[in-house]
Amino acid sequence: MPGVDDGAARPPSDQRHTATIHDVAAAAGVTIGTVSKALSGRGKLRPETRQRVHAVAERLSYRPNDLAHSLRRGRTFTVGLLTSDLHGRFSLPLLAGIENAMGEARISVFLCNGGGDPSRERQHLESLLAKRVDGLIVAGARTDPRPAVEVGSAGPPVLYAFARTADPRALCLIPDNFQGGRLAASHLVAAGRRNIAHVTGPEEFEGARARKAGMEAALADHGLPFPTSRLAHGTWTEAFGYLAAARLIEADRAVDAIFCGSDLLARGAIDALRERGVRVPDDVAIVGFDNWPIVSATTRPPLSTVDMNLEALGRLAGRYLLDLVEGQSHVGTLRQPCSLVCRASCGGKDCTPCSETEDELIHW
Amino acid sequence: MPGVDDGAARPPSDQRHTATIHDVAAAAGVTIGTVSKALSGRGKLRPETRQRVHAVAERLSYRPNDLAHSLRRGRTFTVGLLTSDLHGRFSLPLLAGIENAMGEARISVFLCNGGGDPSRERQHLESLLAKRVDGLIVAGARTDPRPAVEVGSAGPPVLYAFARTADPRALCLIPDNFQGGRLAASHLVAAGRRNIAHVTGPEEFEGARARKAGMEAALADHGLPFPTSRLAHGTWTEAFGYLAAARLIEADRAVDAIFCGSDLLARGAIDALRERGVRVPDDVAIVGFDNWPIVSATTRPPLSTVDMNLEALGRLAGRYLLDLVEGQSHVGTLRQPCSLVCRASCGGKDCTPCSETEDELIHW
DNA sequence: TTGTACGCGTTATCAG
DNA sequence: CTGATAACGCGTACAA
Repeated sequence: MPGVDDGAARPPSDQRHTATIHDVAAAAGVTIGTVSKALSGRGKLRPETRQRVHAVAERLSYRPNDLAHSLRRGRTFTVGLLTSDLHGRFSLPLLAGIENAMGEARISVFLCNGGGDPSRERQHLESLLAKRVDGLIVAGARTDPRPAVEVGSAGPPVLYAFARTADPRALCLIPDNFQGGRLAASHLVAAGRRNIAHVTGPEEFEGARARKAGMEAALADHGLPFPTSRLAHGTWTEAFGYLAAARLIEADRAVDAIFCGSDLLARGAIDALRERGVRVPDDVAIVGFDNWPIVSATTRPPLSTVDMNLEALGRLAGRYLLDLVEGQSHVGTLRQPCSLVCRASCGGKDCTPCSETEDELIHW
Repeated sequence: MPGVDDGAARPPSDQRHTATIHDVAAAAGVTIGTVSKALSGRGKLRPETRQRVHAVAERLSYRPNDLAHSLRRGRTFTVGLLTSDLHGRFSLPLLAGIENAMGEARISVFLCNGGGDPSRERQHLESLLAKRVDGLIVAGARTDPRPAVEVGSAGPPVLYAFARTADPRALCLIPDNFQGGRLAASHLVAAGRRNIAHVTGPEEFEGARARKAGMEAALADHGLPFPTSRLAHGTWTEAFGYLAAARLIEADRAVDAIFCGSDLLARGAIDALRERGVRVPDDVAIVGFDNWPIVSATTRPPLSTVDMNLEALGRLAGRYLLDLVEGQSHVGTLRQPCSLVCRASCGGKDCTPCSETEDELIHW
């Protein structure tokens, strides 16, 4: 009969030995089966025993080994997030949303940054698959189709968030750029603007095209013109925003609003206007896109801008991935609505300017 | 005698069954031991057998299960990176450097973002420990001591990167803010400036104090004065940079340079100067701190700024962590040197302005 | 109510 | 050269 054994069988002298269920059992004078039941609370056993086991586990700072647990369960309660953007501008809000959705299911999320390098991405993918993640979210930074991630027929379910792939059997969640563009333009129209220009990124970006199309639709709704002379495609840079706005305003003094395809572009545009004595929003209203607080909230005047609700997108991605993991099947491309954050640059009178303290900015 | 068996014992009909070493063995007509040796290349066996096993493994797209492997090896070849900054401004460069150092050792890095919330951080920590990571890097965004991360006596080694803790037995790697401040100031002096002001963050930040002290040391070296009237502590915001520079320049027209404690502050300062007709760098030179490309490269004129070399810091952290994992012991706080990135705002004649294309900016 | 034994997928050791 | 077998730590039927 084993009886009470204070664990001398295991080497307690080994400082770097993590306590196992055996150690707890030995120290509590029971067997591992009892410990398992006591800690998981599943089986029926005497309260006294349960309490004793708990106390011992606490004392030894016992922590169940997830590897063994996962091996047995056939699930790891872990999902991978494979990203490409170096700066985390999009991944981090997405991550926050995903974790939010996953947290309740006690699933942890591991972020791996491929940095846009296919070979690094492949390497991370291999590693995640070898670790048997229960699911995979591929996050990008643009809505143009990207190569599909190959996980094989036995691989975990994959979901694309703020990314898209051509495979029709894939599930992709992206912001609704068309609706975002429409939202921005109709807001400007509602604020009384009639001659609206558009400064945006390269035409190769599906996002840029969709935002422009949304704007055109809004203008068409109101019977407003949109001559090509008021459209400027360029790089996604502040420098281009500056240049384009300067040219626009000098060529066409009737312009009373500019919808910019990104906050950075908007910032450049505002600078150009201010240097030319054009008041924002009095003379020309500006609406940006992204709501990147570090840019939009610190511009003077603070930028009114379209928010893609990335955290909500992430939360949704998390919930869908849970479904996929459970065996449900979802396919297709889902577009999530954008919203408008009104600060000061759009000149809307009914806009309640945000008086957020923007805490994050204070401490970096 | 087992002989050739095409794996009928295992359910090949199960679409979602990942191939195990048993499947490979059965399909190749050998036993698991042989497969293990063939794939790991460790044991001695007939080339023909080895090749056949490899072919079968390939065909079944067999991928060794890291969970089982880790359980057996007692190591997971995985380290955790526990961060606090929501925006990834500091974590992501660090992560890149860490991965760089770890990649060669075929160790993967998992990033968990605590978002500054202690309870979330604790939760992530528990999860990482349960997954038996081989090591842990705690990354912060400031050099003031933070609470130590408790992993228990049997826990993995912990290293603090761009973060510090009071525990004298901890290993902390931080940028050398003093040297950075000294570097900025002496560069301005070398460029001929004599009346240098300083606009920086809250005095509670050890980083702000150290940068200021470094600047003072540089000025003292050259016998230059630094009256308190030329020092402005405030929030780490562009708005404060604007305000402080405006006040400074109006109160003291002799000022011919401002060293700013962050790029955001510098950007605000430049705006204030330009609006008052003060030319940068001709009348007043500016040097920032951080080299956050999205800010420093897009400011007009492009910002000369101190770079904390976060990626190098991350690489070093990775190498040190590998040492710790191997059982070596390192303690203390190591300060890594900063470098100066000369663009245009410092007005140094010998500075080779960077003509980096700043590719990242083009595509967001 | 408590203890025993098996299997999850590996690797390593030891026989054959 | 190759095959069988014991761990690694856990959960859980099943036996006592």
